[in-house]
Amino acid sequence: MQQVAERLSVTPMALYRCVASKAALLDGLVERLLAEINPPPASGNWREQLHGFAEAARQTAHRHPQMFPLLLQRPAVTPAARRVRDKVRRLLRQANVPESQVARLERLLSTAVLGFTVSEVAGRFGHHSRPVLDEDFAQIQTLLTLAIDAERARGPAPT
Amino acid sequence: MQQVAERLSVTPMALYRCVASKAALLDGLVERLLAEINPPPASGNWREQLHGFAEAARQTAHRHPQMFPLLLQRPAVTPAARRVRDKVRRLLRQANVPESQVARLERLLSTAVLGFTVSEVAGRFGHHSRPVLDEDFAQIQTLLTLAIDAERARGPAPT
DNA sequence: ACCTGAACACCGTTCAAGT
DNA sequence: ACCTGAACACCGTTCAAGT
Repeated sequence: MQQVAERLSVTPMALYRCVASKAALLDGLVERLLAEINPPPASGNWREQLHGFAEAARQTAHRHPQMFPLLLQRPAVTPAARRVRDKVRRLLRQANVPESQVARLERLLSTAVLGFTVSEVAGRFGHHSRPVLDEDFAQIQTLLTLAIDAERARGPAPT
Repeated sequence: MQQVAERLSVTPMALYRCVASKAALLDGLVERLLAEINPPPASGNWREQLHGFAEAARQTAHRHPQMFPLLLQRPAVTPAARRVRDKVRRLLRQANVPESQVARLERLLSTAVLGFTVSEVAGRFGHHSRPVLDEDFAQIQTLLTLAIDAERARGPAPT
């Protein structure tokens, strides 16, 4: 609060005209964060687009290492959060994942990606070099591809 | 600090006799947390033991929802952290995972398990029922089993 | 040796008062 | 309408002083 106020050349108390509390301000920042994860629209097939999401999430984490861990703390109920989540779900349907598994699989993907990226910016991998982490992230994406293909196999016949 | 001091019927300043700073106190708590993750020793084959680790991690998270997210913030360099990590690595070697992939695979497993469990206790899944989360966690473990088997296939011939 | 009081530099927040 | 001063209830930390 104090630092935001100073950046605006205003006393901390003046902020309460614009925002209900510190928590509300953080909620707003999380919205901005989520909006940044949305990758360049509709380039390539669903595999490439999901890859784009994963990369966009990681880059956003690196741009905002202090804020990014907040994503683990709030359910995806705000507009921006729903947009990201629903876009991933649509891609999974496009991949012929059975409807009954779409929501669960989306949670699995986002959990793995967030788990890694938050670990990275929060400090758990502090002692690992960048190339090692790049390779780790690539391997996670390979594994997630495996998970998607496993659900596709049980899904409806591809058109 | 103030709350710890009150619990000890002492002023906050007295704590600095026993601990260098608040960060050092948190480091100590993280050690205790990690010690709690160690599952009942050596029951069953490596598959069952890895399953035991995952379950123990989740139960520890549920017992200490406020502290558990700290695990994402520190590298596994302390004694207790090394113990857990090395035990998982030993199990992977037992499963014939090639030595070159043991460390990376251990990171993948712990990242997935921590990513889910921290999401759970930090609030990201706040709106989901317990059975749904149980099923999610089971599916993550199934996926991780897939990842391990994929590495085993590329490893040395089983004895 | 162990603890405390006073002090410093921070927080988020409220509310009456100012312009 | 918009901002501020004063105030309240909190933080972590240091250090000289007490026992």
